[in-house]
Amino acid sequence: MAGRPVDHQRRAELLDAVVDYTVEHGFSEVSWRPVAAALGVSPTTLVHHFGTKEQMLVAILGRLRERIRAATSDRAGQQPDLAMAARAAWQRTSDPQQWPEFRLFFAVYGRALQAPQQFEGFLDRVVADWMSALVDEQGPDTDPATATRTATLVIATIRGLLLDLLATGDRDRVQDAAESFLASLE
Amino acid sequence: MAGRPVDHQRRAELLDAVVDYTVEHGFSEVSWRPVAAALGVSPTTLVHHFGTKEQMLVAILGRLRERIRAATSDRAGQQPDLAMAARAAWQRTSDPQQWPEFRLFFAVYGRALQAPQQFEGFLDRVVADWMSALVDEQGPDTDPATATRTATLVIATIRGLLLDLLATGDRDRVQDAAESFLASLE
DNA sequence: TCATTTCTAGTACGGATGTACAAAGAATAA
DNA sequence: TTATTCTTTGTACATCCGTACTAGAAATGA
Repeated sequence: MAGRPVDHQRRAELLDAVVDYTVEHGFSEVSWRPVAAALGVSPTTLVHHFGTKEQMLVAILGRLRERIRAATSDRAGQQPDLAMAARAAWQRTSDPQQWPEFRLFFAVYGRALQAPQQFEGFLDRVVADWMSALVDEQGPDTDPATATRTATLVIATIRGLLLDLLATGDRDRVQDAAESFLASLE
Repeated sequence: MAGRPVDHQRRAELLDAVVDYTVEHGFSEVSWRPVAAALGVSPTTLVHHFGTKEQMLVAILGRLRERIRAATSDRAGQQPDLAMAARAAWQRTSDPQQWPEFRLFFAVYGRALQAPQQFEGFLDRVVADWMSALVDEQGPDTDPATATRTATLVIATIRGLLLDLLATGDRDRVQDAAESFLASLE
């Protein structure tokens, strides 16, 4: 038994580059040849590492999820209370440097809504990921029903405001509304 | 000077059928041949009425906008106050019968965020359409800055909750959060 | 009637797409 | 070394795409 070992790191490098391309050019523009050309490799190389195109798209989603989580999760993993956590989350999501990634996020979100079977895991996690963290952040003293209600509202409001921000670019107006909402949590 | 007159009604019929197809099969699945086959016409017929594919997509967006507006706008065109207007808007948007249309709406929204030049008019209007109506609804007595802030928050929250609802289908949880938000407006 | 314009359909062409296949180079274990 | 497996590349094929072109049918005004 022998043979060249599988190069997992190579796949990770390629995937990161592919996600960069997708963030820049759009989710609907992903196809073997243009991506491969941008990366300086042959299309066959991508096929070898990712299998089918659909599997590659799923891999992109997974990596995107990690990136967004890394960019928006709490540094130490915990905040004193929900209001602070929500404020920290908004502060990070409203950073223009993250906008390209969020544009891709919403592009995938919209597409997943019209092709649920293709991106099943995405829709399952898109709310649940944040929900559990935000519920925990409210502590064991908070009524579970209230905690869930508040967490749902925080997720929805932040995402709705982000949608507005990405579409209009009107930072002043959206930030003003965000401040109003965050203040209501305290 | 003579000739067969242009049949605008025919174009409107086709457009409605095309929007039906798009709502059902997804925005990214729109191409001449499958759509034409589903409508029982030749692809050339669609090309004749809509010009290029991009022009057809723009036409779809316009018709979708009319549909959503017709389904969610106030019956008599006015409500006593913002809280009632927001409640009425949420009641109509959370109706499962409208979900397919909203799925398409968010699919286009996400795509427009990654191809702004292609759907320029969409992003310009996607917030402004509701904004003016919601500001007006607060009456002339309300401070303009406050009215804008509140309107921004109403739009963002309703859309964020709708995103959650479409992704998870968890009506109870989302409705509970919506009630909480709507109550805070009174 | 006849000329003119629209509507519909058929055909064809260049290009892009996903993917299968074969071949060559590189890295491991025996 | 040899055998084996992974990596990369080039080629090829069937399919789909948008769209241009042609031609006939239908509907109008002169």
